[in-house]
Amino acid sequence: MTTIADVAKATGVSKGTVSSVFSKKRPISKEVTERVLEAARALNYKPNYWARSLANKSTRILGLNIPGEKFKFSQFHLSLMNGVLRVCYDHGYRLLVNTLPQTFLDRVENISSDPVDGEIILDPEADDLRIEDRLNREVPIVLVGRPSKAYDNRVSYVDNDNVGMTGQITRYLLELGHRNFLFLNAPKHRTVASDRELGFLTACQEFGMEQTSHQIVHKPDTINSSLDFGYETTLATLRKMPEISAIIADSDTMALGAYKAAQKLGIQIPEQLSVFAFSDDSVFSPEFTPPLTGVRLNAEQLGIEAATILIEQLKKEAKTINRTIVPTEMIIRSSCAHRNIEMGGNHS
Amino acid sequence: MTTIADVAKATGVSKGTVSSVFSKKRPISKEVTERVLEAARALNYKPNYWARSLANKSTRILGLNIPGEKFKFSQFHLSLMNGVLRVCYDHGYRLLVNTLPQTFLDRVENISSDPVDGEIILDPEADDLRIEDRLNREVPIVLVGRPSKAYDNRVSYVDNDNVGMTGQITRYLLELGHRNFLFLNAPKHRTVASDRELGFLTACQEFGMEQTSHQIVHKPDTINSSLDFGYETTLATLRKMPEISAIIADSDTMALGAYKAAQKLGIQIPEQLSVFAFSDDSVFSPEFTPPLTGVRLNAEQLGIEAATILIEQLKKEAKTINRTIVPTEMIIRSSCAHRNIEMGGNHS
DNA sequence: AATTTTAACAAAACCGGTTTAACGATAGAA
DNA sequence: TTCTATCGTTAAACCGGTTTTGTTAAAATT
Repeated sequence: MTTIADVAKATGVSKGTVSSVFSKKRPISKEVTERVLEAARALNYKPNYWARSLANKSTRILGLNIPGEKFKFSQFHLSLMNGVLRVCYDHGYRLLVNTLPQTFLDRVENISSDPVDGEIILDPEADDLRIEDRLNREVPIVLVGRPSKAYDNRVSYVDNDNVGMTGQITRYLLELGHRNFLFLNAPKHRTVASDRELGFLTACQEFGMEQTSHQIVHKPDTINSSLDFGYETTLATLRKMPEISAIIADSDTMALGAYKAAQKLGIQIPEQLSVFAFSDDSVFSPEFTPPLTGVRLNAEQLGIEAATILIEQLKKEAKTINRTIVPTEMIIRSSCAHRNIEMGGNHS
Repeated sequence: MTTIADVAKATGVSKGTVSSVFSKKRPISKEVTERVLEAARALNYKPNYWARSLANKSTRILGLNIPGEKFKFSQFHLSLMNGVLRVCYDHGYRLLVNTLPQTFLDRVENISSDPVDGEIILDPEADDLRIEDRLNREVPIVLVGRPSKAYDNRVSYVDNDNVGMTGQITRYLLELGHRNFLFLNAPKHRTVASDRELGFLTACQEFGMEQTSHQIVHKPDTINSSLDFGYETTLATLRKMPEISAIIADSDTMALGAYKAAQKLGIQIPEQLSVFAFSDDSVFSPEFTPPLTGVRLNAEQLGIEAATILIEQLKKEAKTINRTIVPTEMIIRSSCAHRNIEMGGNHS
């Protein structure tokens, strides 16, 4: 491998001079610059990224940190990443995707600082160890999603208005006449789960005119497949509580599970059962009959905002705390309908 | 920031000893190991990734290289990346996504080696500069897609059988009675474009029984949006050649453009126009009425194979050339139908 | 003309790790 | 008892860049 020393020797100048030619941080005469670049080209020399990072204490790499075992990117994550990548592209940053399991990272021989200038942290949890760790090591971070109250004023984050949005869709379902809900929620420790739960419960309470009843089930960490979770839970719950006439699902994958369960039970959507999902456009759409009603989370915008804030934070020394809310829109297709009084809920 | 020297001083041992404790590359007594780890914990020390990479000449990072300006990941890329990430996860590699524009990379102050141990190169072109560059610098690479003949025996790659697959779907359409095609193909310089074109033409020729006619249009580099390209091209072509009864689209996005054009022209799919797409499950599915017939490329499997081959290549010194073909499956939904002899093609 | 400033570069120290060579202590072999 | 291995450790060299400091010649100032 060609090093800076080789180029220096070939050109008859010092290492420092070659360095300056490439980094452009110090003026070098036109004549020498030419000769150095010439020699570099001839030797096929390119500065070593890591040596440079070590000396510069900067990598110009952003990290995208996603927790969870055997993780798979969803459509939501894809859009989000597209947003992040666009900002990276504009600002000359590379993106490092880190999905390594904690069991791996905790082994002594793998312990190390992260090779990034800052990190975007996805799906924060109530007691998220990642946050404390980055705060300790003074690694700039931006969360996508709300942190726990303890960190509310210590880290920047980008989020949807989960409480308000869930309230809105709950009212929509209430106005359609639904009173008995199954809420397929995100894993319990995720902050998004409690926000949505809060929005849901508040709307139910405020609506007040009649008693509503509901079953909120959190996806357990032990289950990897949202589809299976949606299917199993819907199946079991509808059998136990046939009065349920509407399902709110955390993701389109879960909703798909609910669809399959309904089919298995011989229940018609939306005539007998309304299904709603927190989701961007679905990957599974060919499988959805009827088309799924849901809410657009604008994942790409979340990614754009997060990356922009992070890069902004890297530029200036002063660490300001930034909170950005990205708006959402309800997308009404045809999986939700008025509760059918006749047969309403009495599937069996 | 705490360095190895701080820990060494605190523990009263040498830097080398601390290094050995963390790298586990040399035996250190249990007693000293304990003391070092204790001090490291107290000082919140973690080995510096860059320094380590520099000394080790290895980063344990794989690169994912995607060309194109203002690039956006498609569903295909998402699935592929999920495959790659799974292998990374299993082998302790991080993934660096590089979509930086060449104009940025070419500026003197940004020239540098890539911070990866090896790279997965997407969407290779006939005369792909990336390949020569990596070969020169001896960076291990695996392509997803076929390289040009010149590199056929010099680089490993993973690909679908584009020629055979396109032949198959062309025969499918021919047997449905279609004779006049519009082929919305990938950009001309991409090798995948010529493979699919070859498969298409060969099938047409072999079928032989009647004359077929077709219009093959390559997506120009100047257009970013596949949707716009599909729309505009379909619109213009169908107006010019109303005898066309089937469209083969390079991606679901292009197919969506074709759908919109058909709608605009008042042409029914599939009664008057069949549409076929090289595509995984679509993101746009809610927009597809009727559901799109296409071919599953198994992008995730492509990713898994590519990453596996690359990591295998990193392990051993001997550089064997590996070629892997990932099978495809036709997914018949309802956007293709028998050519309607009555009105066949005569839209106007 | 003498002095200060500036430009352009060289030499050496440095970034934070790893690795090699050398060494003392202990253990086993001759 | 002496010789040789082995183990655990240290000191110094090294990875490939950047940066600080120092030097010299030319330009600018007084």
